[in-house]
Amino acid sequence: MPSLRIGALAERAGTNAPTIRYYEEIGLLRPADREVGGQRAYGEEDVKRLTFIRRCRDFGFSIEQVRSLVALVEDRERSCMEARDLAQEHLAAVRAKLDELKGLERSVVSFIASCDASCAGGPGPDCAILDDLTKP
Amino acid sequence: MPSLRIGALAERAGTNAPTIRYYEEIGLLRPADREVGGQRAYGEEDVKRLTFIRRCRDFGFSIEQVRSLVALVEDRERSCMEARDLAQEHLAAVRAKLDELKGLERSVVSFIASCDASCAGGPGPDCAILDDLTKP
DNA sequence: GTAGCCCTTCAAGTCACTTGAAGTTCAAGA
DNA sequence: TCTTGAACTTCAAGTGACTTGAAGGGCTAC
Repeated sequence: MPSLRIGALAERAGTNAPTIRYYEEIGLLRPADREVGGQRAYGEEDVKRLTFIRRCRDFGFSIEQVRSLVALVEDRERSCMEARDLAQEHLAAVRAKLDELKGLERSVVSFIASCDASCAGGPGPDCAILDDLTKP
Repeated sequence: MPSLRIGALAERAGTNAPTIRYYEEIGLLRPADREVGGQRAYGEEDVKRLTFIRRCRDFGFSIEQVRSLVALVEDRERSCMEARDLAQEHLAAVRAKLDELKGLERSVVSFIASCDASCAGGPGPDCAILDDLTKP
């Protein structure tokens, strides 16, 4: 059975070597087997698990949430619905962030519009917008 | 002239004391004058400046961007359009983040939908979704 | 043998603060 | 005047999720 070194695993799972060592350090990945020279050796199981972790991270799950999800995968006695619930909670957080960011977008757009309207074109010392921002 | 202490300044500007000390430490605020007992003393100028900084931060500008904006405010010889340009760049970043987050929202929604469809209701050991996430 | 890459560990840096510990100063009430 | 308690002081370390750097060891190919 061909064993992978850290760089190969990283490529297969779409991440990088330091991140893998970091995941091992924080206990998200089990400590890797070692080859004679002390280098980490991985197999297909590790590719699966790391791919899972990376996708969860891509989904925006926090490390702690990923830890829960990994536990759910490991322990199949527990309900898949637990994963769903976690995802549901996460969705609420994503949507909150989304709303916040939309508000921010509107603000910045109107900042730019005001700039265009009041300072249009010239390098003048009287910027109404910057003044506004300092008002109480 | 009544001078403010750090807590009062914090309240006036909508932030808090440790943050003000932090801003001073990183050079975003000038070192404060001190009263006899060594406590920081602030005036109206400081309220304006900190308010400006806080609003920029609320707008999602990074500390380094705020540093540039502060410099623009201090040096009125330079164009207000520079501030506009900075804001424009920032808007692009906000929109990129927004798109990313929208994609994420869609993914999580469909994750949940699949969960509902394939594992509906039961605490079973066969979760198609979790399986999917581990595929290469 | 030697070049060049990949690997190892450990430590520190990133961002924008927040939290905690231990001590000092100030304003107000008894 | 004394005391209480809030607000202040400094310095250090913690947060999240890595990234970057230093200093060295191992593997493969020529």
